[in-house]
Amino acid sequence: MTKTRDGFVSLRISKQVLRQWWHGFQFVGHYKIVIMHQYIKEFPTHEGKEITVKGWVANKRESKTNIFVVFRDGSGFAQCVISLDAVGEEQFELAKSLTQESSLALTGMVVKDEKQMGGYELQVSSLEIYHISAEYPIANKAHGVRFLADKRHLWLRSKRQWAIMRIRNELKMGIHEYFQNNGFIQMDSPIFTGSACEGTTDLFETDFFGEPAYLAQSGQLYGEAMAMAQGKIYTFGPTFRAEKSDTPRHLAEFWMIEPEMAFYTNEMNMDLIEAFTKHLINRVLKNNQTELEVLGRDISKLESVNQVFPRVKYVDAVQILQGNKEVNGKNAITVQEEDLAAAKQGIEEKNAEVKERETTIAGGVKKGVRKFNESKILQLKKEISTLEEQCRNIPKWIESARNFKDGEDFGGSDETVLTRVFDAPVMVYNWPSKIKAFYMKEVDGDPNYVKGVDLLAPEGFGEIVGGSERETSLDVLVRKIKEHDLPMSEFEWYLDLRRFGSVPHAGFGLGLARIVRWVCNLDHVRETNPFPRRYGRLTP
RNA sequence: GCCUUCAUAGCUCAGUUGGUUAGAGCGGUUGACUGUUAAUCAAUAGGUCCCUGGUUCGAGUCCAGGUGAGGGCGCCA
Repeated sequence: MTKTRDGFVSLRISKQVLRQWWHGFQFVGHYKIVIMHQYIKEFPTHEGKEITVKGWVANKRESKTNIFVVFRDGSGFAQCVISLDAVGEEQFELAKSLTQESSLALTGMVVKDEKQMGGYELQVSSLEIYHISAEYPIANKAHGVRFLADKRHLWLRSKRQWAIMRIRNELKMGIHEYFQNNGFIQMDSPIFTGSACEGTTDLFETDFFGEPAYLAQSGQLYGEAMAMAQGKIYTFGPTFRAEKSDTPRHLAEFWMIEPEMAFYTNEMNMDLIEAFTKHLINRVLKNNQTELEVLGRDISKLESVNQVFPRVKYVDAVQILQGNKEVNGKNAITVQEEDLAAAKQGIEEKNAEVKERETTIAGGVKKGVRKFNESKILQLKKEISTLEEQCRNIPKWIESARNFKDGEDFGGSDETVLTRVFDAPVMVYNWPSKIKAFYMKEVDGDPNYVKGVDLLAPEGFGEIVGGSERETSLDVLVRKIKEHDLPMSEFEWYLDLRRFGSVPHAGFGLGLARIVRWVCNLDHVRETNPFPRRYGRLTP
C-alpha cells in the first residue's frame, strides 16, 4: 500500500482478487481502490491467475474461431489467444478489427505453453480497445536502413530495437553500480565550454548570451579538477563532435563515461578498465538473456571477457599488425587471408545453393514450397553481397596492415585486423607521444612514448575505451601545451591543478554507443541510440 | 574528401543479348479456414521504372551529367 498525492491510500490489486474480496471488504475512513494492470514480464508469477495487461498488437494471425495476437506491453512480448468461445461473438468481431500496433487492454488467464517465447500465453476472456491503428508502415519483414531511420520513432517498437534499448539501460545501470560501489562520486561536467582549445572545426558552435560557446567534446579536464576534490569521480553525460565522420563507429552526439582517479598509475587504470568491463558484460549476461536471444547474440563471445585481458605495448602491437609477430600461433595477416579465402568459398557455396533452389522452383512446385525457396534465395543473395563486400575490403586491410608505419595511429581496419588474433578484449598501451594528447604522462626515461591505453573489443569492434595516466609536472605540461600549439591562457585553471598539490592520477573514457554496439553485435552505432545524431542525420 | 555498389508498387526485390500490355512476395481491402508462430488459401486495389540530356525505328535495360543512398577508407583528447 502506498499513499497517493491526494492523501488516499492506493492498493495494488487484481480484478480477480477484488471480486473475491468484494463482499467482505469494509471501507473504513478514506480508502480508494486502484485497479492495477500487470506486465508480461511478470507472467511466471501470475500463472493460473486472471490478470489484465495493456499494450499494443505487434502481430496478428486469424482463423475462424481463434485470433492470435502477439502482444507487447514494453516489458516483453507474449502471445494472447482470443477465442470465439471465451469472449463471445460481439467481442470477437471487435478483435477482428485489430490492426498491427492497435492499442488495447486484455484480460485473461496466464497459461504455461513451452512453445511460446517466455514460456507463457494469455487466454483472453475480455478486451477493451483504446485505439485502432492506421496502416502501420513497418511490416514484420526486412526493411532498408534508410526507411527504418526515417521511421525511427516507430522502429523503436520493434523487438530488436526493444532488446537493444533494454541492454543499453542495463549497461548504464551497471556503470553506475560499479562506480558507486567502489567509492566513486558522479560529477556533471559542463556542456557549454567557452574556449576552443584546439580549433573550432570539430566543435559545434552556439550562441551563449552573445559570446561564442561550444558544445563539450569531453569532460575530462573538469573531471581531473573534481578528482583532486573527491578522490575518485566519474562523469556520465553527452558529448558532441562535429567531425564529418561517416563510419559505423561515430556519432555526432554520444554519451561518454569518464572516470578520473587521484593516486592511480596507468597500471591501476588498466586493472580498473578490466574489472569494470568484466562487471558490465557479466551483468548483461545475467540480466538480459531474453534480449540477447532476440538479437541472436553468440553468448560465448561475450563470455570471453572472463579471461585475463592481454596487455600489449604499442610497439609489439605494430609487430603483430604487420604480421611479424604471432599471438598464440596466429598471424594477423594470415588470419585475414584465411578470412578472405573463406569468404570466397562462401560465395561459391551460396551461389550453388541459389542455383539449386532456382532449379527446384522452375520444376514446378506447390506455392508454399516455392515461397520458402524464394525467401531463402533472397536471404542467400544478401549474404553473398555481404561476402562480396568483404572480398573487396579485406585485401585493402591486409595492404594497410602490412604497410603500417611505426609511430602512426591505428585506423579502423587496423584495429579489426589486430583484434582478430585475440579472443578477449585487448589493451594496447604506451603509445607514441606524437599521436596522443598533451596531458598524457611520458613513459619514464622515454619521452617518445606516453602512458596511454586503448581497450579494443574483440570480433573487430575496435576501440571502446581510451585512457591514460596524466602528466603531473607543471613544467612538462607547459612544454607540451606549447609543443601542441595550444593557447596557454585557456589552460591556466588546469595548470593550477599542478600548482596546488599535484598528484599522480589517471582516468579513461568509455563511449556508451560503442559498448552497446559490441554487446549487441550491431553493424552500426546508429542502432544504439534511441534517436541517433550523426553526420547526415538530424531527424526524427 | 577518396574508392566502390546501387536507385523499379507503401515495403523487400525480380525484370534475359534493348522489343510492343511492368512482375512476385509482404503490407492494405474482401472472402475461406478449430492452435497459428513472418500462419495458410482464393480474389482485389496499388507504378512519373530517381532527375536531365543523348544513342536508337524502339530505352526500366545502353551512354553522359546530376541528385540520393548502402559499404569501405580518411578526418577523429
